[in-house]
Amino acid sequence: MDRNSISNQLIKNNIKPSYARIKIMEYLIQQKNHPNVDEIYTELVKDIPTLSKTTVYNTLNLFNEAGLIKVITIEENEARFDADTSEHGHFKCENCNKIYDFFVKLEGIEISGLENFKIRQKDIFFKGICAKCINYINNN
Amino acid sequence: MDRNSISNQLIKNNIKPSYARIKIMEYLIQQKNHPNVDEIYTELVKDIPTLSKTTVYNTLNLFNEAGLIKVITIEENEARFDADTSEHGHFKCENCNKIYDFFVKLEGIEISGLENFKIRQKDIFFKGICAKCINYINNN
DNA sequence: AATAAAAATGTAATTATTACAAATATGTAA
DNA sequence: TTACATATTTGTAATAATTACATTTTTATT
Repeated sequence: MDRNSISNQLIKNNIKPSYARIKIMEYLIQQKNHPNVDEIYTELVKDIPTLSKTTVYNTLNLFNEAGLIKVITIEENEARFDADTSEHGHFKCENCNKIYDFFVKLEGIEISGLENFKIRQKDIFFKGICAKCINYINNN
Repeated sequence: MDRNSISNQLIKNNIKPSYARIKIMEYLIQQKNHPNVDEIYTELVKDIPTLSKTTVYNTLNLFNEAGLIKVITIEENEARFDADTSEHGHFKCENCNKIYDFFVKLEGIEISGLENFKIRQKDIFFKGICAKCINYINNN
């Protein structure tokens, strides 16, 4: 997704495509690394020296309210962000702290207790040890 | 679960069953209301006037590390706690902010991308509007 | 160029959580 | 019981993520 289509996507959602907004969305789309606010800020301030953290917060909140991104609350102390709003789960490795995406098919899943509830968002968070870390631990 | 069996459960997990610890666990088991730290503290300080919030934090961390409770990170700003460690999902109503338990059968769910990963914990968080609030909104 | 509206900025405030040292309580051996 | 070591609790201060808000800057339009 290039800057032009990002710009169009923002306009479609009634968000004016300012430079900072485009860069933040571009970063989320390109990196796919589920960054926290600090990582986004630290990376982008290299390109936009006047960027402030408040702008990052404002922008992410704006994107979230528009449904353009998802807030990942898999960590207990900070929010992470994901521009991929399609259905997928997140796995946090408790050894290396990396967050992985995984495919999960929720359609047809057996659920009860939410009859007549309106479900707007589904978050699937798994935690454990990733394959890389298991491998490393086993060989050391 | 009475205080004696709570006490035994703690001992089994190498946690000395102090008065505060038993009361905190008892509260979690009885209330089942997914309280945050402040709610636990505010309720229990009535019975234990010397209770400090730090003790509540210490105790909950201890319980969590022992696997006796689950930390619910469905909210973006605070942790909630659940003594029910059996497999179930949590639904947060964005209107009344209540957190509901629901039954979910994860066994046999279609997943890929976590081959050779060790999964230790599975959290299912849904958000939306609960039936009560939908009903209320429709009639007003 | 003037103006109005929107966006970005910087600082201060808020709030959940943790760190840590001091005080208190508990259990055990003499 | 008393002395002592250990564990628990407490209170305060520090940390860190997030938000509030007023000011400044940018943008778009006339």
